[in-house]
Amino acid sequence: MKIATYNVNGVNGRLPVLLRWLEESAPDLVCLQELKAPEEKFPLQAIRDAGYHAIWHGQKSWNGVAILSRYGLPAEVTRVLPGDPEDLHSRYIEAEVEGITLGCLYLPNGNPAPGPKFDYKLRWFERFTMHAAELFASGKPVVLAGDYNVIPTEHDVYKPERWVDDALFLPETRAAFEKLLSQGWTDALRKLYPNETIYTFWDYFRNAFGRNAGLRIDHFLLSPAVDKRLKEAGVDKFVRGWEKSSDHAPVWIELKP
DNA sequence: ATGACGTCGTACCGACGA
Repeated sequence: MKIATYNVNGVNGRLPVLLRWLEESAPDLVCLQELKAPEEKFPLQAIRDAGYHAIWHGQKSWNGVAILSRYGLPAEVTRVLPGDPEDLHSRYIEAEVEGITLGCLYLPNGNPAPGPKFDYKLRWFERFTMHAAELFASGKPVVLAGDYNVIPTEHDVYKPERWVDDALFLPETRAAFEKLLSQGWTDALRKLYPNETIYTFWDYFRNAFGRNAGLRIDHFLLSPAVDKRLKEAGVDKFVRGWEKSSDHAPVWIELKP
């Protein structure tokens, strides 16, 4: 089973790229982030024609998350992150598929920091960590995939010194990620490639992709039951080189049956 | 310190992203 996550940066503007990638990479399950489309503008027909069922939580202009599945309609568990009824951002959706609980997240960027946006990021992170603890305690197979907007270590950024004041790399952000991992989750890409340079995002500016000036901010966290099945993982970096690409590249894992 | 670039909305610039 191949599971992928892809921050598409606009699901409608990105539709040709998304469909081409689905065809070429052929994931079984997909988490999408940054749909940037209201609920009713999700391109369901095109996704269905590509062979996927879908659930999604849209929002006008910003955010928006979706889960695609080749197996049938994902059984939705929740489309909000618990813990704050006032939070109206579409940043989390969770479903049960093929015996796996799949959480698709788009963690807040948090810039500029310090400031209210950074405060929101840390609050959201705390809520997510609480929810993750419950999922972990269930003992079920769980995959938490998406755009975490966290550069976990200095090995996950092309030039760490340029990012020390950035919300993606500040000590509080990294500590929050560490705290989450300490529940027992496996960072799938890092586990398989402990010493590789792995990036999942390259800025549109300054020829960042050409210079490989990237960040690793899209992550797969696996509960032990899924970790045991981890066979392979990677980044579809070639997609970032396509015309009209997102600034993120798709990331995927492959699980043994 | 800023802006480079790209997306979306009601839009011919501003907000936001990372």
